[in-house]
Amino acid sequence: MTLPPQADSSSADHPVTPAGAPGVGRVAKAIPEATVARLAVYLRVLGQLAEGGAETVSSEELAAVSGVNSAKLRKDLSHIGTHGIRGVGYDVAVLQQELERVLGQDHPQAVALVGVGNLGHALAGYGGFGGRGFPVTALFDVDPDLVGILINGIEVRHARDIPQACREAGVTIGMIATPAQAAQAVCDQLVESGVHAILNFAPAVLQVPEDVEVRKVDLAVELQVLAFHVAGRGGITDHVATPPQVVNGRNGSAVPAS
Amino acid sequence: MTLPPQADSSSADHPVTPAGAPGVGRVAKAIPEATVARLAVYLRVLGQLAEGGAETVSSEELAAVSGVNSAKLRKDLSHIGTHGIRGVGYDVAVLQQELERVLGQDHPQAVALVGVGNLGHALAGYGGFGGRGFPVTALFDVDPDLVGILINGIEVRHARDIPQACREAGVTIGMIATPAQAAQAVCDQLVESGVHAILNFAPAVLQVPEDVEVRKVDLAVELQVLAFHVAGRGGITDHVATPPQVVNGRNGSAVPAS
DNA sequence: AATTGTGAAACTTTTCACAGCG
DNA sequence: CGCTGTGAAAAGTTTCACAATT
Repeated sequence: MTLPPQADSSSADHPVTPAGAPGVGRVAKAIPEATVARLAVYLRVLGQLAEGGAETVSSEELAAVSGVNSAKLRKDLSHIGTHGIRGVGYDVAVLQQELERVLGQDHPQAVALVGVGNLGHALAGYGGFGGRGFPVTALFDVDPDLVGILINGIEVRHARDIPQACREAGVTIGMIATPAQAAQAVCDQLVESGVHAILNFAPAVLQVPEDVEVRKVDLAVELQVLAFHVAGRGGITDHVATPPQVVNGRNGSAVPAS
Repeated sequence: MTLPPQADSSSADHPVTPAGAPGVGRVAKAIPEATVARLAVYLRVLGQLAEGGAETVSSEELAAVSGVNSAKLRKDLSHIGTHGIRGVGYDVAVLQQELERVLGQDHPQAVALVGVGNLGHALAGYGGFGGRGFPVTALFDVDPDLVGILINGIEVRHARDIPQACREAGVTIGMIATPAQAAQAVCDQLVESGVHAILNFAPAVLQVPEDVEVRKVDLAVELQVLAFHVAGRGGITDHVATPPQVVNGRNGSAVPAS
């Protein structure tokens, strides 16, 4: 009965105002939230294709590799005023650039991470963040055993320095990997520091002003959703045992892990 | 041009067959995917409320603390045939139990984790997974430096043992925290082991048979979505006033840090 | 001939608003 | 009276299917 009410603008909420749009009389239609997340996937896949030497790609191909259907992909790309070539497909390099621009990835965003315990430490050490372009430039914690240590060459500072350090480093995105009960206070400090985008790993719903975007990664919820599916199938698994069906031909690959 | 096509049943895909439903006549209405994820949140919040000594809670209260609006919460609960008391609210303990049952949390699910590198190590070390009920009972990797070590008292085994070890341990949920290029092979092995639910942290789209549920957590995508908002907001914060109320959103549990 | 871009249809999810119950 | 449960409307998202374009 004492828990604070909370708001958040995570996952699928409000539509989104367009990015680059330089012109004047711009009222360009917003890009749907669901689309934005997929654009990021397309961008990653395009990178892989480019590495493989592809110069063009059809919506059919790109969609297949991205795990969506081609109509959806084309609709998604139509939101960014795309420049595919009918009868041919998309120029990989051009599309890549276009997506980077729209996603605001042409300028790297400085990221601050608060909470370098178990998970936070891993996140801090996870250099590059898959797609790169998101340098973690500031680390914070309150644990005296952690404050002062270096992770990936970055010193962990005390959380009380968040506002000052974030402003100095020009941080635009904050990640919260603290225990739940500390999350709101940390969030408030990040907001105070001028951060408008927060990725929250703590199992807590954050309350933020409406111009701050929060996304959350909630491992327990993910597992529970999976458990739901397991339970739902539980007694009914009898069908189609588990044939060694691997639909696509090529596959294999050694398995590095670290 | 050599990348395999992929399908994925992650986020919001097929509707879902009901859980506990013991009766004969099956076919009860499916619970919407979006709802399932929120039920997990409500369950966590109820736990906090129960700890705080609350015996009943209104949809308004529970919704506020969960970061959603009350109509949505009531609609969500209506899918599980709820038993609120008009004029009063919900009995906290009853609702908790009901949610646990529906989410299949009354029996804990054994979880296997493949890839105990940077991120995987943190996941393995995080005992309890927020909501608990998801014991990590098997760890795998291919790195000789990692195979054989103990994490939280569990020995890391070679990935080649996945099928055997998973069957022995009765694993029902697999987590993949390997590099992208290893993910599909690992996934295939998990599926072969009879695992029907997979949480994928690798930046790759997994191809699975349709009776396997995959959810993915993609940190790079999350950051890119946030970067999009940072880039887009700059000049255009044309919001629609500030409603006197909690907006909505979602939340979840995740991983503590220190 | 192949493939994009897109209106319109289908479907899903959210919100509204209120009847009905305790 | 206060609050739940829900039908119906609205909003958002996906899919279809085809005319337009290279």
